Amino acid sequence: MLSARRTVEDDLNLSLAAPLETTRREQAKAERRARIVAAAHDLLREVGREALSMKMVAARAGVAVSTLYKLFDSKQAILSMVFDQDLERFKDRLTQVASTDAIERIMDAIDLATEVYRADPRLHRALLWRPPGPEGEADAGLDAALRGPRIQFWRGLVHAAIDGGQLKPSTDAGALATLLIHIFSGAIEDWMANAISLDQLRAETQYGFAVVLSVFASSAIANSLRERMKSLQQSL
Amino acid sequence: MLSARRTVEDDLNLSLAAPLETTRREQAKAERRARIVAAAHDLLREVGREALSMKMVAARAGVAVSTLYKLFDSKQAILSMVFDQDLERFKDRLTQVASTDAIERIMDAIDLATEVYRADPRLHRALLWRPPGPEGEADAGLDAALRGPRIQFWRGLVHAAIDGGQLKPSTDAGALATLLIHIFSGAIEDWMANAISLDQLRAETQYGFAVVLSVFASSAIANSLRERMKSLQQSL
DNA sequence: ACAGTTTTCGTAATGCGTTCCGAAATTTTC
DNA sequence: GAAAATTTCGGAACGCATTACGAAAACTGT
Repeated sequence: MLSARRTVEDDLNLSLAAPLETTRREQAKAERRARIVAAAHDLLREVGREALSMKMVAARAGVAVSTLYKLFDSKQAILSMVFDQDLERFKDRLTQVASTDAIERIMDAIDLATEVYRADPRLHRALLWRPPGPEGEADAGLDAALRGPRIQFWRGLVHAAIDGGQLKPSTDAGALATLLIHIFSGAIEDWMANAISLDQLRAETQYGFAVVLSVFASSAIANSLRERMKSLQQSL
Repeated sequence: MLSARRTVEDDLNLSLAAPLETTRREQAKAERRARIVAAAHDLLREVGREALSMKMVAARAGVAVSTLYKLFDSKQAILSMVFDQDLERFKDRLTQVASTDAIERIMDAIDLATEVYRADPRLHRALLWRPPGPEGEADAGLDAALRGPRIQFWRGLVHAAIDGGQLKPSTDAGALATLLIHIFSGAIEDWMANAISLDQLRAETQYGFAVVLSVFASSAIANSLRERMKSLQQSL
């Protein structure tokens, strides 16, 4: 009747597939959750976010609509799970494509991201779209789950470049990573609004990255970044 | 100082009703439109976007709900009008506060924007929120109305800095303005998600601007920008 | 003042996300 | 296997944005 409230734990268990409780009930629940997320993923690819209704997800996953709300807090919570999966796949792919040079790896990340978006525009348009944040003071755990891994990811790339000597040791990795993310997500915003194409998204982001990185780069690297900057300036 | 009584209706009439028909019918329509936009503006300040319903707007404006849809395409169209008004008021205020130095004026714009947000967080949270863009190829005229003036505005500031000699003549004003906008809107996104405070929003944006502008600045200016950059780095 | 046009009004209807509830099915416990 | 606890199911219900439609009101030209 009154089992402990633990929505946060549930979410954590799901994203990590943690083997906490292996009772039959919990296992079936996890399977349903996985089926729901998979259904949402497939349907997003097929029909996009606008056309995606909870009724459709329920039908595809083979559950009732009310079950969706028993297993997830909201439609957005399901989409966030799809996003998490997609991010993991992205990170895997990047490690396989990564250049040896740390700066090149940062640029590769841009290339890979735009490639991934191109392969499934409807899906990623849906996943990158930001739902309205809560108006109150409370910081949404939902959004934190998106922002956390992202800054972690870019900060890692920046740190690698510092350790590799391409960026000055005095570089503030956190501040730089945040700045890079802002540039990228600002450009993504324009793409999401159909203001620019994917090619423009890549060009504008690489341009911004080249500008910013050139400030923190060791002098030899800085020159090549200025070159890249000038050549990209044409594409804008 | 601002003129004594600059009401919402004045602004709307100023921007919309100039060259068109002055027949009684069109005039009444314009008045209703203005009343609707004013009602939406006030209600956004009072209750925020989440709690704002078309029924509320209609009641406050003294019209029927169906009339809202006769005079505007959608709820978002009304919000866009409120945004336009707000942007005009912002530009007016900026010209009154503006420093003589072009670079300082750019930084002043950040200060003023965050001040304006602070004065009415609910309103500007609602106005800065991006509705889901259309999935099709069509570029939304709605969003273009937002993006157009914005890039125009920043490009103007950048051009002034080039003409004033603070930025190198070789600077690509369009590319730089786009980059600055991306940095700003990327940071705004974080603020809207309650990830950072308004003070952080200002600090992060000024930091990003200082980094980027230092690349294009004449050497004397560049040094002071690096200084500002380093001091801002503490606040992050 | 009158006839014709245009606009508003009120209401019903659609589909959405979300919540609620009782009945049915399933799993756990003994 | 029976009883108890838990979960799903299916449908009703709420408020929302939006559309459709006929009736009423306001404005137009004459």
